[in-house]
Amino acid sequence: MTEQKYILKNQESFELKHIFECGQCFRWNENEDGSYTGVIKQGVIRVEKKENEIIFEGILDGEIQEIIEQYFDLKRNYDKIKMQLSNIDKYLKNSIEYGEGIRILNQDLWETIISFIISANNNIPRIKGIIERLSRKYGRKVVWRQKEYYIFPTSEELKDASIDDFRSLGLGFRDKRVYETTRMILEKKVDLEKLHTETDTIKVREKLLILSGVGPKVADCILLFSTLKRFDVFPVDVWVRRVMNELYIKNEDETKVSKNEIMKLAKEKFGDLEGIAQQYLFYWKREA
DNA sequence: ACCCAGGGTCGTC
DNA sequence: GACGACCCTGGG
Repeated sequence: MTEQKYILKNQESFELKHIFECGQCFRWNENEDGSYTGVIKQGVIRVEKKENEIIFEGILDGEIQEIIEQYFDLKRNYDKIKMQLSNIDKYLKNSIEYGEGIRILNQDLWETIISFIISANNNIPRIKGIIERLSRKYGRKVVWRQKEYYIFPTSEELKDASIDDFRSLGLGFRDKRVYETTRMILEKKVDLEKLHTETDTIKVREKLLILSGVGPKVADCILLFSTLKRFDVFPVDVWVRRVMNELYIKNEDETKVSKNEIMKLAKEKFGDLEGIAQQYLFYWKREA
């Protein structure tokens, strides 16, 4: 691991708050000076935005520029995407203005799978706490600037953890799901390497659904927020149901709006960019 | 004190 | 296909 620094200049569509508070990640925390520090597979990174500069520094396995470009999806043209989506209607235009600096991260697939299994019927502070404790107990320790950080444990590092071990970390009823999914991945019942080479989103989704604790919503989050990076999915949770009903469906009782109806509408309206449209709408509804 | 909801999934009917 | 159960925690 080496300490490294990288500066990005004149980068459009990059706001720390928008990126880290739109619900896609759980291991980035704001510092007192407004910068953020996060733990990813390759190490620890601190990000700061100063005028037209974005400064990355940290201790990493691998070359920092390469890691940043991949993780923050820097090769993708978000201006073009936002333009296309803004033309669809005023609601989308408005929510994009609100979260104009969002980028959809390329997070480690294994970590994203376990994190979103933990997210089921849970709230964000608690999800973050569970993931932190899990990493502290089983993950690799990294010390940077006199502070300790813990990398998210690999499947190998969770090999000997029991259901009760997970329960004692506060996972609740998700203990069995994390345990079983870890086994299935270790045994390559679902081969994560192969998922990356499969082109058909429907097929990748089917494979993810085999995993314990992975239903339609969690599968879609994994497809969108991990290195699988599919935008032709539309995770429907309570917030998305709320915002879609409020803007388009206008049912008196939002709980009566079916998930299929929402997903069908999203595909019609947003097409193959529905995943990223979901993030702008989600962020706007939760923050505004 | 009490209730409710939170980026849902699973088992059962 | 619908329906309730499920750990736990923070907020009203």
